Amino acid sequence: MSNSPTLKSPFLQEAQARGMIFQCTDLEGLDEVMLAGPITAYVGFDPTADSLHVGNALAIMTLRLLQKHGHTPIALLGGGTAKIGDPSFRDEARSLMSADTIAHNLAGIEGSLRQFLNFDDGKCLLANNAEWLDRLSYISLLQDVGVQFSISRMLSFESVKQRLEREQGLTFLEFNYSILQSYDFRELYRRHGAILQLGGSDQWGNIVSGIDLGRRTDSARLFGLTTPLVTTASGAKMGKSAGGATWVNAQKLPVFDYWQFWRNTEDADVGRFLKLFTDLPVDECERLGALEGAAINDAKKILATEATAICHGRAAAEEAAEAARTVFEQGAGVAALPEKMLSAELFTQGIPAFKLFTEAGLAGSGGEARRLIRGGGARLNDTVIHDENHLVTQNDLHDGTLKLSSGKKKHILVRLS
RNA sequence: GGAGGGAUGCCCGAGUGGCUAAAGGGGGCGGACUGUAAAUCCGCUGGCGUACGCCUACGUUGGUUCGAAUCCAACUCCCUCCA
Repeated sequence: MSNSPTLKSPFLQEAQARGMIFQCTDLEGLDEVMLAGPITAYVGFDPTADSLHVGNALAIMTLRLLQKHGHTPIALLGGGTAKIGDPSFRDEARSLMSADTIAHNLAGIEGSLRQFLNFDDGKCLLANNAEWLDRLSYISLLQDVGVQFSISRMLSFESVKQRLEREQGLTFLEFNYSILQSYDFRELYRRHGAILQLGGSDQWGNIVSGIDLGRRTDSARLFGLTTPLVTTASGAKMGKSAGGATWVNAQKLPVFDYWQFWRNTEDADVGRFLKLFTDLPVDECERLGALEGAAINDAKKILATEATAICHGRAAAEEAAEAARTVFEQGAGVAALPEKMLSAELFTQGIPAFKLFTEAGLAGSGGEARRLIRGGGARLNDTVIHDENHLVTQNDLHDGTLKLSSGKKKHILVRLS
């Protein structure tokens, strides 16, 4: 990253103060344009799953920040590009998704976006590139866009170079992804006057290609801004929560677990994450992040509640915070833990403990549940279970519920139906 | 189209006839220590079963053999070089 110039536009000032800016094609130029008036900017989301996850959170936060400063963000769904698959920095081609899967994922991701962004009154636009990409005809695309791309240039991009160097092969299909993303940028420029594309640092090559295309065919002055790849202080890619990806969809990951994900942030990341993933003022984030020792736990709770509120709403976030407080700070609390309904019939004869853990979703298989119990990590109503075949009956219910724990952090309340 | 190389468990990667559910590492999960952190240390890590056990697994399908991830054949896919 170049030495940061003094920025004047409020959006860029804040984005920079929050550590959201990794690279920009022309930071001073963009600053001038954004100072002159509201602009339209976009970020693309490929429907590779039916929900967004924390890995996408930073992109969403940039859209929110745009909205906050009066600019118009566009969330672009990659319904068309999903049929190709972005090869950037990937080792292998993704297997192609069926039309049904794509449609399903698009709906899920749209839902995810609505959790974070206000789409009322055109404050944020939603587009789907299938709308224009599906209609393209090959010859005219080649004539229109193909002539503007240089193969040697495309090959020189780090994102594809790596793939080729690893001798993984790159099909012509995937190779075209970049061209279609470029086409998107120009299309959004034409339709909505979008002049800025934001994205993760892995998108740099694709973004720059789009800017070139717009300049060559439309004499457009377009900009690109990338966000840093967020890793934890100990170097791991951020995003894993108990048992998998940290989904934004409450059906896929309970709010309690989403809150826990943030609560378990490493000390060294607290300040940085507060700035990136909450709306708290920058100096407040820095103050909280500077706390040391056990005191920083308070900052982590604030981070968790604030970040969760942005995703799931303030009330749900407070509820998760309260549930965590009773569970972790008062010991046995049976507060608003994630619940699981199980048939009462399972308990009439008594159900072996390992089976119950599997049914409740705390273990992926019987064997896994057995191992959990053998390892001493399984608890029933806060009592460690040692016998994997221990029969659990209705007598183990308290107030109609039964608390199961896997390790110290994963808890589930079982209710009978 | 031709020549050569490759395909092993979630991932990487050993293994070239029995001792292989398959070394080692990563990741994941549990435990200890802590502050619901990091680092470190320990254990576990195909499925099903109360269990002696059964089933599935080394690209696919056949074959050789008492016995194959390991040998043979065909096929599929990938990579490299040539056309």
